[in-house]
Amino acid sequence: MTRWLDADQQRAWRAFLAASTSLQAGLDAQLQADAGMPHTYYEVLVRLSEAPDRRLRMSALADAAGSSRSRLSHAVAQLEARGWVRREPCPEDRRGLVAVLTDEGFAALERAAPGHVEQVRRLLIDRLTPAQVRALREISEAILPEV
Amino acid sequence: MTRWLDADQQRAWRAFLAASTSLQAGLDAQLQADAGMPHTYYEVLVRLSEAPDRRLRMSALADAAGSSRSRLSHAVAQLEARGWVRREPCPEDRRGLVAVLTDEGFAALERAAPGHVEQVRRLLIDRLTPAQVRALREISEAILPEV
DNA sequence: CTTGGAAGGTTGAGCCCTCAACCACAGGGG
DNA sequence: CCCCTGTGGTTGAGGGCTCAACCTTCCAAG
Repeated sequence: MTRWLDADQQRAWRAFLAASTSLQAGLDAQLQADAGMPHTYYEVLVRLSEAPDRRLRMSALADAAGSSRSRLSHAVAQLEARGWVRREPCPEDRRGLVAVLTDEGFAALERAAPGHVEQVRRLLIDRLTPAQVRALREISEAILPEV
Repeated sequence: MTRWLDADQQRAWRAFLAASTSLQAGLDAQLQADAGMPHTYYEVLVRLSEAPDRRLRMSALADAAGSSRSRLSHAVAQLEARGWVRREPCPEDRRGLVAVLTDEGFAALERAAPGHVEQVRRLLIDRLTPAQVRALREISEAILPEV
């Protein structure tokens, strides 16, 4: 009844699982140690920094950062307490809120970025050939939810 | 100074990150909903079930399941409380402990497995061509820590 | 022997996340 | 105009993970 995985699929799946968890762990540890924040918070800051005026509706930010609304809510509360993000009411929808990256938040991101990129290279990019990097992108995009 | 990522690398990295977190989330949600355990616990049961006599030293189990010792310790405590795993002293090293999968634990694993495999197919394997599955394995093995 | 460091494993505090319940507002149909 | 359903966002409880401190046992060097 169940369509089990064959040997190749099994091996690919296990290797992918191991690689992705070890990578996530390595990134989280580095950011936590060097910048005092988890990788998910870093991602929030990055997406905000790339948005026009460094501001984004909470729900748009959640989508951009690949976060649930609830998770983002907790995260932004934390980041706001550090003075890295501010929440403002949204003019055109009174239910909404806009998250704004503060100058302190931008500075914190600038401080954290080099070490993070270095780690991404060490753990991922520098271990792959350019062709593998391309293949990884295609495969990853195929895996991504329906769009 | 910092070697930033170029556009291709950036895109590959972000796609990979998004794919692996969404996959992990999907697996965790399915197992939590259908089997009442997180994916990491499932992995512990799997590795135990594959070991000779369904028993493994704690540290060996931690390595096999890709878990820190501390994490495994907490996990096994939980699994023991459910009656799925038992801890026995290790004959040849009085510091050590051996984790043993109980019959109930094995049964729980058998119940959980089909839904889990189905999910792995839906979210990963069935979205890739056989060639991509092979490529994914090679890439993942290249990413894995030093060996 | 004895001693000192290393390895096996556990523990508890604190943090982050999930899940479900919840409040406030939006906006179209009776 | 008034529901009534859907959307935006928050909250708190509960659970899993990390980190550092800790205890026990091993083992090798003196």
